[in-house]
Amino acid sequence: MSVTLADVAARAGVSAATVSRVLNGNYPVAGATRHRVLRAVEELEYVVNGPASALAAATSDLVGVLVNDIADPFFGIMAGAVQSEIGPPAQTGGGARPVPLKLAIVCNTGGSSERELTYLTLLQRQRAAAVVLTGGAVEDSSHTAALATRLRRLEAAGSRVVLCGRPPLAAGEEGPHPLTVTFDNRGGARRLTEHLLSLGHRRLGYLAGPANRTTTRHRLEGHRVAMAAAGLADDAERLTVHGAYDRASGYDGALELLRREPGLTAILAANDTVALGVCAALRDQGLSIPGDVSVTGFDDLPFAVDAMPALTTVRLPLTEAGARAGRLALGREDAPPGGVATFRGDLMVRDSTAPPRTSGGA
Amino acid sequence: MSVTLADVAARAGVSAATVSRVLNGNYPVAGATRHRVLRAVEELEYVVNGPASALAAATSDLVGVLVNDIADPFFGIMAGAVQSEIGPPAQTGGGARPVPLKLAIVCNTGGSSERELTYLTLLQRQRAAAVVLTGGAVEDSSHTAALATRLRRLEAAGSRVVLCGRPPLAAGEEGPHPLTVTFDNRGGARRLTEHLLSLGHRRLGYLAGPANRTTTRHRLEGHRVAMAAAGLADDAERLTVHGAYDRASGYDGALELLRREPGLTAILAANDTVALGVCAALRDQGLSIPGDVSVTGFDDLPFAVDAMPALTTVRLPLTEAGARAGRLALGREDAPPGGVATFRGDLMVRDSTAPPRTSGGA
DNA sequence: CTGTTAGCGCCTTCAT
DNA sequence: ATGAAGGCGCTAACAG
Repeated sequence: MSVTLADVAARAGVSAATVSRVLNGNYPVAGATRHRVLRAVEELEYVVNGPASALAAATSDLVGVLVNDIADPFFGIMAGAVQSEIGPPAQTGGGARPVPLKLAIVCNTGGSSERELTYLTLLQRQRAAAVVLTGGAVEDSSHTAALATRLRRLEAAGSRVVLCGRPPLAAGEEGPHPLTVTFDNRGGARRLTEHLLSLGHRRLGYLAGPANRTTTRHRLEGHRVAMAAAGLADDAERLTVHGAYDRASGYDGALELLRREPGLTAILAANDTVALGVCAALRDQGLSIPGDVSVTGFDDLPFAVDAMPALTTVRLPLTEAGARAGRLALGREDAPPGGVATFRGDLMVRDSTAPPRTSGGA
Repeated sequence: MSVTLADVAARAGVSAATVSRVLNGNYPVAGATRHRVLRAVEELEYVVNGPASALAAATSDLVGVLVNDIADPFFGIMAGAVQSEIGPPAQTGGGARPVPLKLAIVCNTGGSSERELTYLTLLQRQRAAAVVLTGGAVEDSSHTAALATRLRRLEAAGSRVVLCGRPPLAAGEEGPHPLTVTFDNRGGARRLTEHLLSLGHRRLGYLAGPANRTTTRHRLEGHRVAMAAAGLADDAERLTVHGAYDRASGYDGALELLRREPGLTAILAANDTVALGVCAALRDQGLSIPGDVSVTGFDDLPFAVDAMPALTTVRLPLTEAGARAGRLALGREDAPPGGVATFRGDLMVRDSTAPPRTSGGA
């Protein structure tokens, strides 16, 4: 049906083996021969059959990237960064291709642990060269175990596994744990809370993400550490509301927080998107930001600086992390010490936070 | 090295063919036999070798999705929608899998026509079941021709090609043109301009995208049609600045427009992201929105409603379009009449537009 | 309903 | 430097 290696070989008057060698460039071939082969390839418009070569060589040029939701810039940015490291170079690619280009298979798990496992199996079936898991992990012992098993199998099957933006796997019994690129969510949340505290706030509400996620837990822990240090442990407990990582949760959560504590002067949102919802709710309540209530986000997605008002948040180096993960996935960079690279998040103080209004008025 | 079909067959005491039939479920197999096979699969932790079956069956479960930049929500949303149609169902997937799950290979072209061609070849090499090209096309006759050739080859090789968010291919000589899902960019831009005109604006500046893109051209054309109808054709010409589809271009472009026409009362941006840049520039100039200058975006990305102030823009049904493209790619939906489905964009009037300030003051 | 027999298209020793 | 030959793991006719 379509053109094969054999056709090219015939046209060039050489053996299939020679054509293969020319195409893969991993073996000496006479200049003249190579030229004839290349010409035949052109003339026949030959395109290698990926599956066939993957089967024969037992290698693949596919890299899986698991994300919660590719429509969310948080994941889009990381996925894009991974991709930029494994795909064709950004600069006008010259002739030589030092590293064979890999293609990224992006899998939307939608935060479902079930689908995460399904995709992992699907990727193993493709014999993916590597798999990058981004985003926070679901904390559920049975899922954690199932996940660890799948990852072990993937590695056993020859795929490199890299975690990006999620904590390292709990130390299992055996084998090398997957390389990990992670964020210091705890520290970021702590610094954010300390910033608010130092501004004079004492009534702070926290809008956490879904309860069983590592990211959620770490950020919440960071917040509580700072609150406890200020002697506000009880309030931290009372003024925490869980929701999803979306705008609607921010809106609803802010109202709930206000209900619990009308005297609130600051709200820390689980992330920037949630913070946007908080701002909307506050505005709808006729409250000004940061006049009446200060608001903070997390992640520093591109839109954070253009929000109303510009969001005080923690900047996570998503691009660097994704790129790093991509390089680790291809084995193009040495593993960090301990197999874990941690990126810290920088506090970005902008217009959505200010000292609480003094009760006196001015 | 790893477990194969033969191993499973041996363990279950049947032939490899039977195992294959059980796994693919496309052929009658006795209940008892099927059960033994499935058990063997479990015990051996067998996972099909994708490349091998792709080779033997001459089919693949990979679908390519070309995007300019997956970190941009505009593309992220479409890619996610495509993916949701070809991958595992969002609902808790039951046991039976009516349609075999496909995996999405996301390719970032970065707007480079060269990389677009490279990826198309790479996808042909994977024998992708389908390829979805999103985003505006580069308008360059040599590239258009090269692209048409690549697409023809892909289709000849059995891949279904679907264009999503870009105009249908110019009618070539032969063969069926790729199915297309497109947006009415012209109409959207026209309505946006008419909205501003009806508000009383007469000095409008237009910040266009990169010059050689179909999306850019169509939006610009829609704008000019409306301007011409209002007898402002010359101004439309004079007050158009081209830039990239990013925030920085919006910032710089707004300043340039102000330089050309200090009396400007409205700026139409190529898209929402550009509009954010425009707003930032205006604020930095001490101008209020919409008091001094009205601003409009395009696309209605999620952040548009939370911008400062909420952006008047045109809503593009990105999710519907992507989903439709995904279904067309799998042949799960009949082709629209003429092979082209056009989605119109709805005008979303929000707070960033208002009548121009009357010269008198109030 | 199940086993047998050929390949699918390519890579890779082993010779030459 | 090049050719010949076997096999990668699976599917798809054919028989039975």
